Amino acid sequence: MSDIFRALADPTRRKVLELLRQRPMTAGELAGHFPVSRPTMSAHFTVLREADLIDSLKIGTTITYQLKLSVLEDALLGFARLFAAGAREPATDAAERIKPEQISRGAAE
Amino acid sequence: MSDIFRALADPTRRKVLELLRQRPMTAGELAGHFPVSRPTMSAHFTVLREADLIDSLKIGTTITYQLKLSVLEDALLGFARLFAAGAREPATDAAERIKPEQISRGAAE
DNA sequence: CATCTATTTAGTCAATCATCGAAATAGTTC
DNA sequence: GAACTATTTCGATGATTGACTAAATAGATG
Repeated sequence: MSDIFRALADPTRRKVLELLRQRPMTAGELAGHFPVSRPTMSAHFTVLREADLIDSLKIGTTITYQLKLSVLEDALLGFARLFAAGAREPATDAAERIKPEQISRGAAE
Repeated sequence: MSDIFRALADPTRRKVLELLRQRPMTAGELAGHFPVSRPTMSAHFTVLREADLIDSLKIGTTITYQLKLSVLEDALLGFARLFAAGAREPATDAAERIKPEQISRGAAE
């Protein structure tokens, strides 16, 4: 779980996943979309692979990466559901809810 | 977006959010649930606050933290939707899909 | 087989992170 | 106002991260 969120914390890696959403792509093709070196991209692929978010297929000297969409969805939706289920409605439980005017350190400061 | 995923990448911080899902709690009360020092917990609260995932209310010397559920939901579901929408069904598009037996480096290795 | 291409590994560096103990801040209480 | 409580800020430390260049691996092609 930590691995997945850590993988998603980097904009380059999120963009890689977005690119792979459309179709599998080779390491070189993916790297062409970013202004960083190949070794750096390779490290990003490793992080994504260790989070089980992508699969790889080696054909000759070329490696094709593929998004594991179900892993991503299961993780995100599963975690989101953990919070949606059993949570009170935002409008109710006014007594326990902190009112915006009372916030001393938050978006206001 | 990166801030939110980075905040979620730490198990302690995820657990804090889970605790706050039930009701607002003070810094000390939250800290009591974890085997780390108060300064460390304070740092975690700062990360969560910077990700806009919690609000804080200071009453006297006590600070109460509250989950910003809508921020969390909007981020997670919004990102998940980005991948669900427009994605092809896993069962179709067999030609572009890498078959499990072909995987050279992934879950198999 | 020498060379070219695709990608990774190795080694390094600066920046960030999680953690701690000590000290500071701020409110409460006697 | 001295002492106590709640929490943060400060300063230090070891681990991890994202980046790079250089070198290694491995397959393809002349």
